Amino acid sequence: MKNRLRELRGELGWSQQALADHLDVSRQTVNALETGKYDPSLPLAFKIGRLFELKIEEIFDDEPEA
Amino acid sequence: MKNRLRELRGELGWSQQALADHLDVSRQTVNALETGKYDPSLPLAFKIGRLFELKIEEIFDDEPEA
DNA sequence: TTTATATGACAAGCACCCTTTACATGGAGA
DNA sequence: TCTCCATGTAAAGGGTGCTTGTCATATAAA
Repeated sequence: MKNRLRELRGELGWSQQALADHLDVSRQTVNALETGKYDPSLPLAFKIGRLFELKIEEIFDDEPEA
Repeated sequence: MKNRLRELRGELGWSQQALADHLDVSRQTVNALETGKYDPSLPLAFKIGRLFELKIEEIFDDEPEA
């Protein structure tokens, strides 16, 4: 599933470590999400949505493009 | 995490099996979600949202109640 | 050059998501 | 009663989410 994590993190000028701290996950988890290794759990997706003040659907794209 | 699956399924008058078929998961998975055994994966949460035409946040409640 | 920060990646381990198979119960209807 | 459907639950197994620890590389600064 595609996501806008890297883009959103960039807007804040945060490092992966800083984002990880705010989400209470490891830096490796943030890195894995950004590089598309796997999708977050639903609770983590909620945390991400709250942090960026966006709906989950505005951050993650479940539909394979076109 | 709380969810409105049983309520939404009830509105359609569907059995757990019927909902499971529409979501491409097993009946046991639907039952586990409704009885709060575990949360769905993010892709399954997206499927559920699309099926009911609701945002994920309108179906699942991440916040422990007040 | 040396040091520090940022990122990418890998492995091992644990817990969770979802499966299939199976069994038990309750209600509706023949 | 007998049968069927709906629901709840359990166990075993595979795949995934997340952890800690570690290593490698690149960039920037002193």
